[in-house]
Amino acid sequence: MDSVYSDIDSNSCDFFPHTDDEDSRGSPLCPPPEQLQQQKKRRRGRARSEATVQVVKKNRRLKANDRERNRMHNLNDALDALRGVLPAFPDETKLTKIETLRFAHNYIWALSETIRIADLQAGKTGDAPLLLSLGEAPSPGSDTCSWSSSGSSSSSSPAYCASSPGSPAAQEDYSYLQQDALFGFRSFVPGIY
DNA sequence: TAGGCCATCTGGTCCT
DNA sequence: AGGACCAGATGGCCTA
Repeated sequence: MDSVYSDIDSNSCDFFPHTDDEDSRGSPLCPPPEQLQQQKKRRRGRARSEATVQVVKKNRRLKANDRERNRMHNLNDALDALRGVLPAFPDETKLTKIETLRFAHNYIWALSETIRIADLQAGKTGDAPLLLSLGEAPSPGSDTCSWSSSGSSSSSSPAYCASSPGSPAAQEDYSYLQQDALFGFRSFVPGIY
């Protein structure tokens, strides 16, 4: 990408004196020896200190760019990890970032509903509730959607569960929950977006 | 070719 | 002061 630094980089020895950040292998930030001598002569000059300020600013900016790049790479790594634990689509198309987040949101909700309904059925039959065996983990879909940004307090689908049926809890067969979360995401549910 | 997605740069703000 | 985080801007790539 072209940036304001494209021009700077092309003749950066006018702009960047050698700093501790740079090694000695011909870095573009390394000025020629003559320039270093001139800089020594002008050490007390006002122009040089202004230039130095600019250099410091630019170096800070470059370092900040680097950190930001790494930060975004870490974020993308986390997204990839999230994609890795989500069910894969049959066509193996990679989920976009927003799709990954929303799919994960719906997937968690669907699993929560699965647990909740299983508990309900266990209650009928007298079996041990599944949630107890799982350590009473809070299930987002089981009580509210307050974990979503919408702050909805209904027991229906969370904010990004537009793909889910209107009243999933009323459905006895909950296998559709997973099916919807897993496979209906892209093709059947444009409302997810 | 328009639109979607993405990577990167950038400046502002907040936190340590 | 410096780093983390965030959102806007920009340009490249890809696809319908």
